[in-house]
Formats: sequence, C-alpha cells, structure tokens
Amino acid sequence: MNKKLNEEFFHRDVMTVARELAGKILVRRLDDGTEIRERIAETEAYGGEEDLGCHASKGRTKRTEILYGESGVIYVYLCYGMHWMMNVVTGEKDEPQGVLLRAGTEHCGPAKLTKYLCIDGSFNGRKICGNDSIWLEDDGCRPEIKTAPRVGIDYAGNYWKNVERRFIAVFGE
DNA sequence: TTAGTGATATCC
DNA sequence: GATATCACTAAA
Repeated sequence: MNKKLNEEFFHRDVMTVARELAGKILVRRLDDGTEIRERIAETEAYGGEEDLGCHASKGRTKRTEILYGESGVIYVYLCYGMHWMMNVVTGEKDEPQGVLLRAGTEHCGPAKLTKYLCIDGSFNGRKICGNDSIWLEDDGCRPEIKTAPRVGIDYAGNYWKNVERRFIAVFGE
C-alpha cells in the first residue's frame, strides 16, 4: 500500500526534501478520472535569498510570494512562454525554499513532465498534500541518490552554478 | 546552433 | 506605456 506524502514531509529543509523526493511517485488524476503515475527521477533544490539561482533571490514579489508561504504548496512557473515548471514549496514559512521537479523516469525534462501530467498555471498555489487532483506517493522504493550541479542557471554566477543541489535517483538492478 | 513564446520584473 | 529576461524543447 503506497503512502501518500503529507505536509510534514515537505515541512523540512529543502535539501532533505529534494533528496527524498527523488524516487517518489507523482500521481495526477485528470478530470475524466484517469490517473497518471510518474516516478520522479530528478529534483533540484532552490532556496534562500542568498541563492542566486532561486527566483526569490531578488526579493519577495507577487510571483515568488508562494515560495515564502506554506510548505506543500505547488509553485508553477511559465518559462520561455511555453514551458511549465513545477516546484513544491518546502521549509518554514517566510523562507523561500522550493524543489523543482526536473524529470520523471519516463519523461526526462521538466517541461515534458508537466506537459505529460497536464499541469499548467492553474495549479499554482494549490496544495500537493491535500485532496486535490495531484499528490505524491511513497511506494517504499529507496533508490541510490546521486548529486550534481544544477542546470540552466548560468546567470547565477560560478558558485551557485556549480553547487551540487541537484538530486538524481538511480535505480539498481 | 537557433527559433519559438509569453508572463514577470524593471525600467521609463 | 516599453523592453529585457528566463529553472526549456525541438529541429537542424
């Protein structure tokens, strides 16, 4: 029996949540009742106003307000006019922390994941641990977790560009 | 390598 | 009001 992740899971440090989220199962129930399941293969941790790679590094704005809010809330962001990025807010209130869901095992790439799961801007601000049409499950799988530098943030400077805040789930044989 | 795309932030 | 930027993908 799979265990649905509750708010306590997300109410921890962003690095811990990002690491443990790799290998979990993202479940999406569509309006017609079909359920789509995708195991998370990669995550990235963004957090702290000192993190130049984090959207909240430039201060609190209307867009980043969600990152400062309650843990367990979904932060969806439209990039390059056509790609939805999905994050889950973690940590304490008033701390801008979020985990980017970077890839699933079947659909590598953050925008492919959201496209496959039919996630768009209407999910921004919704809870991922409530009785909504999207949630996360733990099926007891404990893959090996590897770390690597984050990608796509060249603008953040050498330090933040190279810091290892990316987590990759490796499934052994 | 380059085009495509639109919300957001930051400047007038 | 205008412009610059961006946690990407697909096609070449």
